Amino acid sequence: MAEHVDNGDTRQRVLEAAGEVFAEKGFEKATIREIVERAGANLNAVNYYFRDKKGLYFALFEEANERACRSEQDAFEQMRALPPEQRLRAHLRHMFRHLVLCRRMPWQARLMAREMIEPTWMLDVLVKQFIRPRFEGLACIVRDLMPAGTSDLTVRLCTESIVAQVVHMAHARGVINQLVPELKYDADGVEAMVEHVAMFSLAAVRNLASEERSL
Amino acid sequence: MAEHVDNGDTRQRVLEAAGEVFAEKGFEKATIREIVERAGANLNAVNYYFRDKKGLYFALFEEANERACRSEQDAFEQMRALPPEQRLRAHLRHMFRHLVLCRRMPWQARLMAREMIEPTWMLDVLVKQFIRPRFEGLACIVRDLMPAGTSDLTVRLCTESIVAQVVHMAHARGVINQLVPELKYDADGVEAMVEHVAMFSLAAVRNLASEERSL
DNA sequence: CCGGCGGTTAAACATTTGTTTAATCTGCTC
DNA sequence: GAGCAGATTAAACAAATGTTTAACCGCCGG
Repeated sequence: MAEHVDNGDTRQRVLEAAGEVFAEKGFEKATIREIVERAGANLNAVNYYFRDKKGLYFALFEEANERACRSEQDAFEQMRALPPEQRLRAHLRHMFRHLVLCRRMPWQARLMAREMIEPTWMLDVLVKQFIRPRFEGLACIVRDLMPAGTSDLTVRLCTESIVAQVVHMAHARGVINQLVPELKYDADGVEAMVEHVAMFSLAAVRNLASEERSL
Repeated sequence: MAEHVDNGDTRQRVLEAAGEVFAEKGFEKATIREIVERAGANLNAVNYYFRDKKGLYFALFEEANERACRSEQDAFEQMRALPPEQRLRAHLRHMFRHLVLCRRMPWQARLMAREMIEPTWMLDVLVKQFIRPRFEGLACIVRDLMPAGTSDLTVRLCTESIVAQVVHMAHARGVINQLVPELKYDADGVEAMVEHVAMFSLAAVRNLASEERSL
């Protein structure tokens, strides 16, 4: 009687609202009621379209994963021919832009951060589907940057060190703003982050062998 | 009538049980009922001694913060005389042990991680009281490791890169377990983390200048 | 002895929240 | 227009959980 919007896109609206709310509140604290309210839908919409709260969460990840994969497809194509140093920079730039700027889906990054702090049952599928492919891609670049005989474990550890810098700088914004106030979280700031992490990490992986020797 | 323990240490028992439960479940998912059950206390104990659940949480934080500060006092005293390389290692070891092992309070890391995503009024005091002092201490070591003329901004960025590795490895355990399964989260694993981060970061800060030149 | 007082217990309360059920509406087909 | 299927709404339900209230117990000073 009241409104009965019926634009036929209720499912999609719920999905988008869920993205925002889950990112802001986390899985536990996010409530179905707030999601459907933001979506302008009825309380039952979630259970109707996604069976239950978990189903909604899962559907959200699937959709985000699809979209991210498409957006990366061509970005990675262009990198393939570059020398590893440039490829590392391009990779870093892509990650930082996606995590720091990206007004399109600001909730994706936060969702991941959340899963790391408070892992839900989703973490396994998240790693398998989303994180590992990107990790392996970066690991290939790192391997190309290091001496021929470098062990696989060392390569993966170094890759993790690089990922760590990106993830931390992107999501510890509140702290870094106070500790390194010169670092702004805008387009120029992202470029500065890329430069720093690239230089720091290149210096590290290139000279790690000699560091080991001098032990 | 049933038991009426009345050992007079109910408050302390609740505090310790709360540490365990908060660490295992996180703030939201931890329930007062489970805490008091483990403590062998009554449901009302939390509200009686700490006003409410938040009060208990913050009391726990204050107590842990005090304890951590005391435990660092002498640890840092011993480092002062060491050469910067050894001091970095000692610092890293201290951080990793505190974040990864240390059954007492792994929940501190969680509180911080949460504050970074969802800053509340706690973040400012947390940075001022807890994070910044440690950051500055590490920055001093980094400065000693780098060439004389290195800019302050560069030193702080490098410090942040080191912090990033520690924080990330400590709190993305669920992901790293799958990406670098060789890295165990026990005493030996911590030693391996210290070694890797030390080598990676030493190679980085020592050779950053030459990396800049070769740009 | 006893009256209060801090600590403890037990029960009730209020609220939130995910889920289910049934009613209502819309658009389409026959 | 009748009817049906899917979509949407509204209301009820059940469980969990933080909080509050009141009763209970042991002790100690008067």
